[in-house]
Amino acid sequence: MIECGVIAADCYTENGNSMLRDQIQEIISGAVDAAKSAGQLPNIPIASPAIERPKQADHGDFSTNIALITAAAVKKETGDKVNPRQIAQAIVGHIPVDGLIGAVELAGPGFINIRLAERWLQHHVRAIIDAGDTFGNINRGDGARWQVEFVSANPTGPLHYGGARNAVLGDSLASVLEAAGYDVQREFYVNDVGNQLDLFAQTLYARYQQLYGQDVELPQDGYKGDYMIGYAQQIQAEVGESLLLLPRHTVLATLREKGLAIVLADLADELSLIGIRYDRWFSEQSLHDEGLVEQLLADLTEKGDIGEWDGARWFRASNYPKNDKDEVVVKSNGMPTYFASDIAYHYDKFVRRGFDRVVNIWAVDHQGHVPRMGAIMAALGLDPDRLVIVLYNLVKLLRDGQEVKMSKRSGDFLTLREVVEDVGADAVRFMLLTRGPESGIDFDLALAVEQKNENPVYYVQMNHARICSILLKAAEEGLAAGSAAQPGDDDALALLAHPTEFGLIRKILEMEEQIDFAVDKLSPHNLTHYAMELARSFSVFYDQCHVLKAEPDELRRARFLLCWAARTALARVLHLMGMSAPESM
RNA sequence: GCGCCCGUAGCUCAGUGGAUAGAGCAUUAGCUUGCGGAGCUAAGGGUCGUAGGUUCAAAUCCUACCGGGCGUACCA
Repeated sequence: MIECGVIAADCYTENGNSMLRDQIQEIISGAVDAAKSAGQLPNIPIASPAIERPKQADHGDFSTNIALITAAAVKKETGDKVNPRQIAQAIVGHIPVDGLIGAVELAGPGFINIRLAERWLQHHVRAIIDAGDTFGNINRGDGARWQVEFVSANPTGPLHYGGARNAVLGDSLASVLEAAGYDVQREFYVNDVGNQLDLFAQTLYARYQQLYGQDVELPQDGYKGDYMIGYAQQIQAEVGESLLLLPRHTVLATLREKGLAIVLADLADELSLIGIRYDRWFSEQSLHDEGLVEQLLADLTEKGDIGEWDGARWFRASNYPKNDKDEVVVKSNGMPTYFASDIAYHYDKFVRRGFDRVVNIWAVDHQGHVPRMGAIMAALGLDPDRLVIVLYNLVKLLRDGQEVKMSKRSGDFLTLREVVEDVGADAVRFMLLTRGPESGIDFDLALAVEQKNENPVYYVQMNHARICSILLKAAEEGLAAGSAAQPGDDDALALLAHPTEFGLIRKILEMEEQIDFAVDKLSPHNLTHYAMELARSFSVFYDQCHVLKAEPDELRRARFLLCWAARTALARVLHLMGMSAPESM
């Protein structure tokens, strides 16, 4: 569902530190080279090894299958059968145990397990605190300019709950990309062209007339939701009855414009309820107004990509890979299609604005449009890989176990605003973010309200608040200096020794890998699981290790710093997911 | 028909070709007179839809089938 070849070309941060996992990888590579030089390994090319996080704690912090891969490569190259454990032994002998690495073990069929040095873990608490709200950032993107276009719902009414999933996905993905070093722009494409908006204006007109007691019916297929009455009232408040006497076409033009402004304000307001704001709202109409659509159609016609038959103008998409049919760009009635705008829109994104990559978040019912987007890219002479479509599955609304079809036109739909009012913004975001995009969601509002206190987001936030409470109390009682480095801190941190203390530090250190993983998948849903694990790691530590009453003073200081680090990490992951990190609740 | 996606614990879902498949909720049994119990510990619960194949190694990759969702417009 995601066509994308994102490659971590460069994971180094400005100060020269790379991701922990990459540091391990470099050490392994170094050991392999050394083993080759010493004649202990045959000098054949070896695919880059996987550096993994073992599922079981007693397998260490990292493990690598390089010996298993190498054995297979040797067999393929020379026909000789080699014992992977022998190869592993040769490599292990060249892995330096100092600084970062505390222990190296050979295990199972030939895995090499690596344990981080306790001393390194203890002292890394300081680095976590100092990173603050940039903790976990990686430099994978190296400043590449990416755009995430999401929601882009028809501007004809409030956002329904399915659109909320799009919003949460897009916004959190954008945040994660920023954390991974990309320069990200959030964009909402406003479809202010076409007959949906005409119908919207006509409905608005009818509602407006009804406010003055006129017996007018809504247009057929018009927008039947009550919210249209509210919009009409806003118009009424602004212009009074002045529109009643004007000719119909004038009124419709006015209502189109004023109605659009009202809807966009409504959408922006609604999205702000879950903490989302856009860098740009891009008007489809503007592409027509400035003649870009027309110009590109002319260019593509000259190039032979557009032809005319059956009374319409067609884009020869079938000339491009993965496309088996052509697409209409200008209908036989002379009206350009949405697809024609898309050509201009993507030209604007890539050629004019120069985004290195654009990610569009689409509901899965638009999947049929994916191939032709590739054809647009190719026709414009652009690398299709620069456009990535993330498809997410639909949210099915249930009432009393029965499916309710959501439709703006029928007026029977649950809005984001309603859900946020009943369930809460953070809980809504968490719920929508927990699952992968390809997973379908059945949503029952009554059930969600009933279960809102069981939402794991409160567990995460409660642990954040709990830490804040400890830190506050420590300050009040004068038990610890602030988070700034103190002379004795190094010795103090070296006192951290309890398994739950190390467990917490280790869990916090996974942050950068979680961010990297979310970028790999172009989906941040792993962060919800990570946030729960992080909260649990703290909770377990809290249960086992007293902070304020810890003796001696140095240990209390060390645990105070560890709490600060945990708070830093919890706040960071909550913010990446677009949720609040409350100091009390 | 063809194309894409999904099928994992009672329910909702994670799971990067690796070692003993996990979490939340629910259930059961303990703990808690300690910095926030919205907590902690433990237990039960699985033919990873089915059948083949590739591999030293498959929930993961390939093929077929079964079941479900979506798509297949001069709509967006």
